[in-house]
Amino acid sequence: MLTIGKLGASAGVKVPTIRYYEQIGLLPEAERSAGNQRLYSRKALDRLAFIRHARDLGFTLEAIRDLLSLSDEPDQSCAAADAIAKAQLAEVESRLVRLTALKAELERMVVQCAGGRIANCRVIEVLGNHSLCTTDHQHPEGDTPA
Amino acid sequence: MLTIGKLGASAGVKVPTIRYYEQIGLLPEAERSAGNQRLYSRKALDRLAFIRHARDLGFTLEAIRDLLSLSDEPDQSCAAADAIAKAQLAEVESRLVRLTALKAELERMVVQCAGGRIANCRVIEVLGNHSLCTTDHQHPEGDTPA
DNA sequence: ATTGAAGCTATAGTAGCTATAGCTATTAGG
DNA sequence: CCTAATAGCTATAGCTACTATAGCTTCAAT
Repeated sequence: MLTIGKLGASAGVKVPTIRYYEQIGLLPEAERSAGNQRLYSRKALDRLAFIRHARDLGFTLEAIRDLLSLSDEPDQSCAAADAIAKAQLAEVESRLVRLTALKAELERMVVQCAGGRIANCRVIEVLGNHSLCTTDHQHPEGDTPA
Repeated sequence: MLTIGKLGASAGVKVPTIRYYEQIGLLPEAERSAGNQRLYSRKALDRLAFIRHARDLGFTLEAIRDLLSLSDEPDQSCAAADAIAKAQLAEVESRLVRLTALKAELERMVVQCAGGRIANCRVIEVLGNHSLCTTDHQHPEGDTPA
């Protein structure tokens, strides 16, 4: 059995984050020692590593919740899991497109800055006037960064 | 003079967002009509458009605060503005790198899913076992998504 | 026995908004 | 002129996914 600190170190997750996952029901309530400290099994480590890995791939906690309950039913079709992964892929792809446009625009801004006074600064000027942009950039709002 | 609704429509910013920007001091306190409603000048529209554009390019509100105060001093050197833009570009570039790795990994997962039972689902399997990954993906944490 | 690290709970804070409740002001139509 | 719809107002709470803090207890080592 692992203490919460060891568990966190093993899975690469901070201790408060583990408690947070328990609080929101992503991890089951841990067993407790005589002194009321959480104790974790190897199975708990697997589950946490799963969560960590999915987070690294940018899945939301909601998606992870679904993936976890799917993984608890090995006989079910994996179509649902596949759909979640595909949605995440689509999300990442669309973010890549927009980020690429952003990068191009920022590069243009930075390159054009001649290093003079603010009054002539291309950075400030472009920010104040979208029509100076070449691309139709727009940031992806309201979703996870990954 | 524009009402807050017209201003928002002109700049592509929602009304509560404008009030929020005022609240955090990004926009100055608006003049008020006899009936206590906010009234905005053309100058306010320019400022809001600037903010909107910078947000679209992924700048944080903190960075925008700095850019705005720089733009208020036309005689200053634009080195600081340039530095902020360069930092944002670097941020976007590093996010692009990580997102690209994520995309590759997600594609691998999705392609390998044969559409059978969860027990054999590649998606679930890969999530549970990072060593099945080829890339060293890791999501960019704690920053704006754009 | 004592000290330091690690654990506990509960609460608040982070970014950048968005939503809600409950009110008042303005405007268009009849 | 009156009314009803729309737009505005304030204040507060909620969102994601944590992170930080305060003030306490337990544990491991010396």
